[in-house]
Amino acid sequence: MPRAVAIPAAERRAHAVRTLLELASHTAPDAISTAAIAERMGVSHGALFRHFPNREAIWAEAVTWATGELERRFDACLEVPAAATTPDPGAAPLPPSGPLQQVAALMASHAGLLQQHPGLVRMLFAELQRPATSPARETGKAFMQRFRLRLAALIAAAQADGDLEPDLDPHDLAALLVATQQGLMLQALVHDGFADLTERSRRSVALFLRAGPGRTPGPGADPAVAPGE
Amino acid sequence: MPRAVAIPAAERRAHAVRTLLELASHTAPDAISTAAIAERMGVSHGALFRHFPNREAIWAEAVTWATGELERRFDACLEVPAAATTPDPGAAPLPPSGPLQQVAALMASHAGLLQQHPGLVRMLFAELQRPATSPARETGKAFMQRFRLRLAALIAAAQADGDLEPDLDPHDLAALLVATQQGLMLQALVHDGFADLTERSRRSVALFLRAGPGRTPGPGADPAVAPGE
DNA sequence: TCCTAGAGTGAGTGCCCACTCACTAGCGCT
DNA sequence: AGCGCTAGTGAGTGGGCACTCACTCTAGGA
Repeated sequence: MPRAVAIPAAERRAHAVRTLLELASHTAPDAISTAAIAERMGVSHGALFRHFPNREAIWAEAVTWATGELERRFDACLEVPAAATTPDPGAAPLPPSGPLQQVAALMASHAGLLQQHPGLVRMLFAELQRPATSPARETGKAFMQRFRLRLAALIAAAQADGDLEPDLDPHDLAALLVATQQGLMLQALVHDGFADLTERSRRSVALFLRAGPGRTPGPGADPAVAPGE
Repeated sequence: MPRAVAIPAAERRAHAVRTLLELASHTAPDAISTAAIAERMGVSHGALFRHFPNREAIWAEAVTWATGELERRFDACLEVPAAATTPDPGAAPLPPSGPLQQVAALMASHAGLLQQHPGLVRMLFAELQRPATSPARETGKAFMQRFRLRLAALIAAAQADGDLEPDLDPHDLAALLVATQQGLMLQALVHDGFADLTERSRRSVALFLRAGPGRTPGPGADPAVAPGE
């Protein structure tokens, strides 16, 4: 093998994470060997362990990158509520602004990144379902928790605005939104159908949020007047 | 090791499947070695391969058992729609009979078995997310397909009865029910919370099926008359 | 121009894995 | 009593795995 050109450590680490995600889009994460990562990077097996103390650390860094990226996109979604700059290309256009639209934007942003990186879905599933703990699993769990809290806060705000039935527990509904999103991710893995992940996600969100009295955020929204509950 | 008493092949195979499911409730399926199964069975490693051609076959048999058991319970749910013999102890009581109640019964039955066997959840997830094909994965996929079709048929029947909005695609809604169920299963794995799987499932089904005009199949069901749609 | 620190190499090392096979124990039939 | 068939044994075998280490190369600063 020709000797690989030397590259700063930080870049090599990022390269390893990218390579892992690529491999994970076609292979079960547990079946990805450190040797396979190194080979695809065009680097010797030993070189990998100059940058990571062990295999687990590579997995942890990948999950950390992913959750960071998701959080970044979420912030972009919420901080520019009505600006014309659409930060996420996969996100649905959101002409009006409001808690319910922000929920939809968060969900779309989440689905969008995972649709772009199917390997990420496989990795998150593999880590989250692990019985023993691991740095990657804890990072993923913590992200899910924050995601749920963000959604719950927006749902509560929507209820305060009268856009959603007030008798639903915001945390319950948020947990259900997250669970459905994850179920759709599994379906995408099972049927090799990542192409319509965001579309399916959008429709499930619309179905959930039509829970409001007369509010229908879906595309075929009929502006029916809410009868007194 | 004292020599294990000889047992008919069929029983040993069932024993191996049971043992695998037990181990899977505390370990990632990929990390369960054939030697570990044999040891827990109180049998030598080699004995296992007298009954199974390879490791994959044990996994396949486990999934086949599980999907068969689920199908059996589903049949029991539907064929005795109003009889007093409750076949599934985990299933919610279903006083009235109707397509929507049958959907709820199917979902409760599904959640019930998986709550009883957390190892099964881990195995199904591990198999379904596998990129390459395998007998176990195909069996699981085929079951999911049949599950969806059953739900879709019941949903269509409910629509025909006027119990559900007629403009929803039954297959879409069925897919969403299945996805949510799977999402809840993942949540249970992540939070070690299998105790309230059926309860969470029940509530999610109630939320979905409240989609009907005036019909509320949940526990706090008000017998409001459905207005003419 | 030389030196050095940081990055890359590749041949190990030990471990665990799935799977095999020649042999053995014991049950039930004749 | 003798015998054959089914099930169990345990010491292999080969291979892949994560991880190590003494070394080599080279870019960039003094």
